[in-house]
Amino acid sequence: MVAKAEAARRREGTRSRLDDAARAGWLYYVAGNTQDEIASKLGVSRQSAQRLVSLAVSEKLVKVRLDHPIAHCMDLAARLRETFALERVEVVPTDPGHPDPALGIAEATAVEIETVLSATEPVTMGIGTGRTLKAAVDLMSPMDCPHHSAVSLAGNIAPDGSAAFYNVIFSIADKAKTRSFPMPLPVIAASAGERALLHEQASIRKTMALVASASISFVGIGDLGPSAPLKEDGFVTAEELVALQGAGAVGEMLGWTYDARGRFIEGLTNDRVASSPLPSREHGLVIAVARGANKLAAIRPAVTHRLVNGLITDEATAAALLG
Amino acid sequence: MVAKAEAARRREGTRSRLDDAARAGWLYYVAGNTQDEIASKLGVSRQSAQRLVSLAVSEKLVKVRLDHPIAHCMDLAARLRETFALERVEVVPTDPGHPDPALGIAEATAVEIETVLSATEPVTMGIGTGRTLKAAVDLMSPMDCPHHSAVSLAGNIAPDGSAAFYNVIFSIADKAKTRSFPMPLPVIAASAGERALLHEQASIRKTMALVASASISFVGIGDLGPSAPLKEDGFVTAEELVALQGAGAVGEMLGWTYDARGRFIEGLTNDRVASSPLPSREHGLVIAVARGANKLAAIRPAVTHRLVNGLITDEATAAALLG
DNA sequence: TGCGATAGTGAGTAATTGCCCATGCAAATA
DNA sequence: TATTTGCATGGGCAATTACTCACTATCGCA
Repeated sequence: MVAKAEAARRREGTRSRLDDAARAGWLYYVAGNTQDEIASKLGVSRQSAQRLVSLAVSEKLVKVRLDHPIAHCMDLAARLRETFALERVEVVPTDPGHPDPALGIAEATAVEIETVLSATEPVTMGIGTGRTLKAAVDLMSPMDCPHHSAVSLAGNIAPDGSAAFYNVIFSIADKAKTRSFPMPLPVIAASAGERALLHEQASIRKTMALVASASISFVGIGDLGPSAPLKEDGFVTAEELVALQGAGAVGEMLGWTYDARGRFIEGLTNDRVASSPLPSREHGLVIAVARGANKLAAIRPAVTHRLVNGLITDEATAAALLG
Repeated sequence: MVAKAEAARRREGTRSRLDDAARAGWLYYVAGNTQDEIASKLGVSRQSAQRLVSLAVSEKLVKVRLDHPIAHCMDLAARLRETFALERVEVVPTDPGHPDPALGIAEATAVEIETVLSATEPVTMGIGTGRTLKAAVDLMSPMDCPHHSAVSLAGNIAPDGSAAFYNVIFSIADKAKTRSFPMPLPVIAASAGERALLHEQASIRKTMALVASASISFVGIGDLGPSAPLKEDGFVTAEELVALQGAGAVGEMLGWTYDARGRFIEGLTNDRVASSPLPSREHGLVIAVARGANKLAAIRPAVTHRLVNGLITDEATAAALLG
């Protein structure tokens, strides 16, 4: 029903509406018209013009990009690179008190991914999961990259059996038309035995091998505080979370939990995590994408103990990591 | 001196100012703050915040990108308008390999005509002939415009004496209920003398006068290649076509043939063309409607030599005209 | 030291934009 | 066929933004 309405809309309604939105957005942002002018040029009321412009924005048709190395951010990035011997660091400005936890770093990550995919030589790129990466991919411009491969680093099956929403591999395949290699596994298996069984499947083994060859990977970092994404998304229970915290876990990447010294927690959920291991930091770039005070404890061990060798974060987080 | 000022600026002044501009631009466009919020976050007055944002724009620190096929069309249109000093340009997306030579531009022309006719003030609109215009009028929504006048720019008598099929004046009168002024003449008279005789008729003189007062006109463009519409429709013979080509003719509007420099071919068929001259580009809009590789040679002189001051075409043709 | 030019500032004001609401239209539903 | 639901529209108004003007500080230069 919804689909039918959707289809009908696509056939005529929304199609031309999005067209108009793009027109309006172009006239507004590129040509610098006022909404009044747009209204008369498009033959609609001023209010409609305003709606079209804001539609173009909300549909992500218009993308603003800021090309200026802000000195302070550059400085922080250089010091992070130096201090933690990271290969690649990107620091974006902070907007204090803004609600969106991915603000800025999503845009920066989108640029980063686009840069990777704009290579002519085939690239294998590992992709984790999570809200931040999802937001980043949503911000990418459509591309046509059938020569590149994107491989999922984590399972994409939610606890209820559906494809997990924040799994990003499908989004990126759709946006950039890369070859895509999902990981048809739960993030955390029911038991260690089940995980072993799953990992024996030929297709999974192939995907895992591909991960090992990835030259660049992007991973989110999850905190293990009271609203840990791992719990929010139902991958671990409240009890398991408490147990993890008790064992010293402070953060998680791809489901793998680690403590303040960057050591993976032995036993508990890590025995059942079905994700690929973190890709090699020797042979490729592994870039963590995270910001925010609540993730600080999780980010710190990741960079201090070389769980990753790249970082995209914001000013405030960068300063906290250094201070 | 410039270098010195530059150096001084880099040392303190503008350097940090551009930094601030970038920050302000970021907060404004990426984080979506109001300038008030930016002002307080940066600790400057609201006016200064506004200046920083506008500086970021004028310094091209912020770049907008529009991910929609329409954006490219708008871009091409703006460049055509600029390059050829045209008043009105519409560029529609190209569907590569689609057979219909009027695809897209017919729809766009229909919209254009409807817009003209939706005026409450009486308008006199000139209309040429041709498949493209015919297709455009067929796509119009029925209207009721007895206060507007449509006047044919070209004869509507086919060589066999019937009303020429691609004459559009009747279609538009029927569709929009405008007053209509056909041109009961052959497109090309049998001789220069016959043409002179025909043009002496009172009714024809009136119609011609009306043409001269048209504030907007739509004309098709015909190529003079092997399947020139002028030949296909039997207005010129194969021999005449060869002669025209020999004289350098590359295109035709309303039957008037012209060469690559936009000069009307002297002698030959132009001595007998019974159509009205092209309406004045000084006093009104004359919009050519054409697309396609085979018409490129005919379109180019029309726009470069101001035979028309408006153009409706498609992406591929627009790009070819510019490139 | 003083002069002129340049750039930045704040205030006030005009222009533009964003948002809410009542209305109307059309598709879906009973 | 009548009703409901969802969505686009246009008007009006408040918020936001852009612009102008007069003033000040700074800098280069004589």
